[in-house]
Amino acid sequence: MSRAASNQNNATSYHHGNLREALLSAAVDSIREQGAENLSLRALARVVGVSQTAPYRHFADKNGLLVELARQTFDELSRVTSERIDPALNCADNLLRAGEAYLRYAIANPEKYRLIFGSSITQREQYPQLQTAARSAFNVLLQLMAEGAQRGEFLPTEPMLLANNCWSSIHGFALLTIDGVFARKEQPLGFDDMLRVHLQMTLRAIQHNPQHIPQNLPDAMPFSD
Amino acid sequence: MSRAASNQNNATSYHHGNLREALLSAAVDSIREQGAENLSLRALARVVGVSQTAPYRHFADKNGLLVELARQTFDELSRVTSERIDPALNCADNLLRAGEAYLRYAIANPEKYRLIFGSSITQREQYPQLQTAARSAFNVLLQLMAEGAQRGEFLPTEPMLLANNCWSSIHGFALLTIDGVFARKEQPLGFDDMLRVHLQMTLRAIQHNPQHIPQNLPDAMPFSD
DNA sequence: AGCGGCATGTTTACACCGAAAACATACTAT
DNA sequence: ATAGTATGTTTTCGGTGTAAACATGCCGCT
Repeated sequence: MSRAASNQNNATSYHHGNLREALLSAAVDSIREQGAENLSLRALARVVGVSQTAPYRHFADKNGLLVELARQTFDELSRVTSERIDPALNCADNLLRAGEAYLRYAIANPEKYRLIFGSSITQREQYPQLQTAARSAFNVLLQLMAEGAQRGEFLPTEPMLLANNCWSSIHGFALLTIDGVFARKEQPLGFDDMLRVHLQMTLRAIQHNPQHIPQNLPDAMPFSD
Repeated sequence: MSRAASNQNNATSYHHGNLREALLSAAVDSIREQGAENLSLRALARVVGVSQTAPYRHFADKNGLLVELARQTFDELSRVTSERIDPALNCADNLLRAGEAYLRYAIANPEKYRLIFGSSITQREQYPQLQTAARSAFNVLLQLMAEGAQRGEFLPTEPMLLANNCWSSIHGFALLTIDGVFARKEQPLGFDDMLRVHLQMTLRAIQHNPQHIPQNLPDAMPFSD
């Protein structure tokens, strides 16, 4: 390990040694507390104990730092979902498992999730590594759809169409949850059950023969007319 | 009509006469071009031809202006969806019709749609009129779910659970489309067909007996293994 | 060992922003 | 006519992104 890389911000040294990583770490904390919209490079520099323009030695601009965070987030999403896919199980179960992992990651890291989809990052198309990471995360789902269609578990059509539908449903649920739109006290189920019901409905949308209704499904309230 | 309200920004007059409306209109243009993140009250004031602090006579702060725009957007969403609901039709068809109207509005007004869900607006819970407008839009869907469940078209459960699922699916599709995540050239269908397929799958998720597969559904590609 | 280049950090500067405070204007009701 | 108030302006403050010029010290080459 080089001397520079191991330098833990020795206050007496001119060079920080870990500035890039320190900035990324401080940025995660910042967006977790105040959102990506309110990220300030100068504030980050202050936290890390460095001059206000030092970050520009490691990132072209503020957007560049956000892009790097987004790339990491896509990679983490790829990991948590693909980890839950077990070739020994059928595709329906794998979708439920990976979907739950995706949702739990998104809800546990709301600001990072919003970062990769919201409009905080401008000109995302100009960052090929970001595109690649996003593509990679989507491929986990696409692969599963292709296999499910081939095995007759899912509707016999283009895997892309199945994936679009599943992703939309899960992505929408993640964002509505993160945004606090599901008024918590009016929900007939606790959040864990609600999440599982949603995934089972999402599965029904693309199943070839959705013969049974979801588990955990409460009856309608008796006076709901 | 009052004299003041009809004053069309007479350049010689001290008072603008229509400043509030002029600012809202300029704001719509601005967020359509640069996104809500980059909205600048000072720039708005310049466009309208007024001093940089004049907007503060009509909005408590920048957030207040965004809240008003968001409220209008929720109202427009309520209108375009409820307009397409016809009591003479069954609930499944009404869901497809209202869903399509919702998606077309969102996609035609991407920045306004992002505004009402993204994190551009802070402390939304502190604006009761915004909450009311959002609630109102959601009720269009909730009402439809309740009727569909009662008539046996949809799964016999809490309308709230059905609504959560539908909304997630449609909301997610809207955002992924707006964000340009559906790589256009890799899609097996044109956008209109893709939209309709998605809505039919969304319907399947909550239908009691989804006996037939969606229309417009292309076969899987022959060599897709 | 010494030295030169280059990555890294600092200082300074500029233009922009949101917003508070004090002031100016002119419409409206009495 | 005039007082009160809604509306607009001027001034000012602290904050921001980022460009340019400068300082430091690590690393590889001789």
